[in-house]
Amino acid sequence: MKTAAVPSDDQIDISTQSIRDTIRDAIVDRRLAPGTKLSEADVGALFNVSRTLVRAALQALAYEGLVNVEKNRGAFVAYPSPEEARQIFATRRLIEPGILREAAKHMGPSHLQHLRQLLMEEGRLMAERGQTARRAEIKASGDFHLMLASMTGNAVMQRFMDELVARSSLVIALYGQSAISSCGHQEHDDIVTAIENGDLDRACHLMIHHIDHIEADLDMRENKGSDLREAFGL
Amino acid sequence: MKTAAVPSDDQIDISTQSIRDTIRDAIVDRRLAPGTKLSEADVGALFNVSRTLVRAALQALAYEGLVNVEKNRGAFVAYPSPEEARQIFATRRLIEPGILREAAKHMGPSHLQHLRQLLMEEGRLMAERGQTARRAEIKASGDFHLMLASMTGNAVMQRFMDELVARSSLVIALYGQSAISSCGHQEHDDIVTAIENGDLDRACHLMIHHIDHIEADLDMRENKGSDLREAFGL
DNA sequence: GCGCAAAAAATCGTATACAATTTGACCACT
DNA sequence: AGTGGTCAAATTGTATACGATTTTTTGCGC
Repeated sequence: MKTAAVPSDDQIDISTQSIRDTIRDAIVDRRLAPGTKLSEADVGALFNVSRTLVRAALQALAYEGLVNVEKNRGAFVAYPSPEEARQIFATRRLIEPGILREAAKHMGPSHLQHLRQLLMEEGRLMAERGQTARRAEIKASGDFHLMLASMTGNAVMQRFMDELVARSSLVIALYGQSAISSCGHQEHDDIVTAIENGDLDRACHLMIHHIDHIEADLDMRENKGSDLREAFGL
Repeated sequence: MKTAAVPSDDQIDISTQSIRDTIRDAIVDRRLAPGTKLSEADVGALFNVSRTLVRAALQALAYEGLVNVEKNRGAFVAYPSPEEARQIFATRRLIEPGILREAAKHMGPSHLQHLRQLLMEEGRLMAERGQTARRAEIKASGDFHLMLASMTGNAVMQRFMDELVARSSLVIALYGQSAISSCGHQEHDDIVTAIENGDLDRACHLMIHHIDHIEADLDMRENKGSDLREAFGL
């Protein structure tokens, strides 16, 4: 029963932050289905820590919008409503063009190379098959936007984008149709090209359309989503 | 002892959220000076709760950027560096025009009236003297921006603006020179007028200049601010 | 067999207890 | 007097304990 054989016999001091990051990765990668209950005792048992640390991690995740905590009932992996999803993408449309311009200001040749490198990795993943590859693809797609944010040198914007990308990943995993990401990759490429050419207006234009396309590919009909599924126990 | 009859004698169930809000108000109003240590035991004693709840509140505030938590040392009221301050205002310049346009989309006559009402209250406070009035003035000035955010109907933007306004208030309290706010009030008024006239371009323009003016009024020389003072035990 | 009430179990909310780390003081020593 | 080191006090980090609330189960009457 205590077969924790894999990483090493005993765990090596897992702190609140690691717990939070691990759970977040699991949520964003959709290894944890939306609506799943995250019992404090269960999670604590998995990480071999007390409920105290688990609670702290769950509260932080609640602040990021990745889990919902209901008083006296527990924490659940967030199940973003279509309305929430729209708000998330509306916010991205609002701030990402600005981030793009700000990032471009501070961008040098090495930064552009990093972006190209990321795109290559993204393309490589796209070619592969299987759920693992698809998860990595979604993740890489988000990393492109995060890298732009990091290039602004603005920690506040970076944190906002962290949250937006994480929640977007959750939404895409929930409502996404699938074939879309290929388009997304090409659009990332076009955006970088526009930046390289110094045509920021075009880059922003492309960025907005890119976000539009991501959102347009979602199938946010309620049946797939809201209460029914959760009511049936998963 | 169980006479919960009157809500005054004993405390009336102070939850984590109330603690967080109370501390935040105190920070934003600058009743708690930046750099002040927030000892878990002391705060807990003040609210008559255990350290558990205080810790939760402090962690949440740390996430909002209003307190810094240093491992094994404790929580301190944030002391935003000039660099942080610039990033905060850069972020506001980036998103507030968008919020303005988004809010204008959903705005009806009643919304405009609410804005006007807020401005009147702001003007009334401006006329008064004393530190209390000045605090209320800073708060009211922030409320204007928050009300615009709430009018977008977008909870994500609203949360972002909550954080930005709170941190801005802290920065203004720290580095602000004083006489400025009068200008700010007039600028708020002009923005509303532009919205009423349907001239959104002008409103956005005014908004950006307004944020510029707020930032320009700050005196962010390091001596007043960063490490020295904190190093000297305050 | 079905529905409902009451008890039992499970889970969360909060407080307290104990371990680990930091901070400050005191004292010996150069 | 100044410096370094060790110990004590205070503070945070984490776990555990206990009460409150919710959920499930049980048992009874119909």
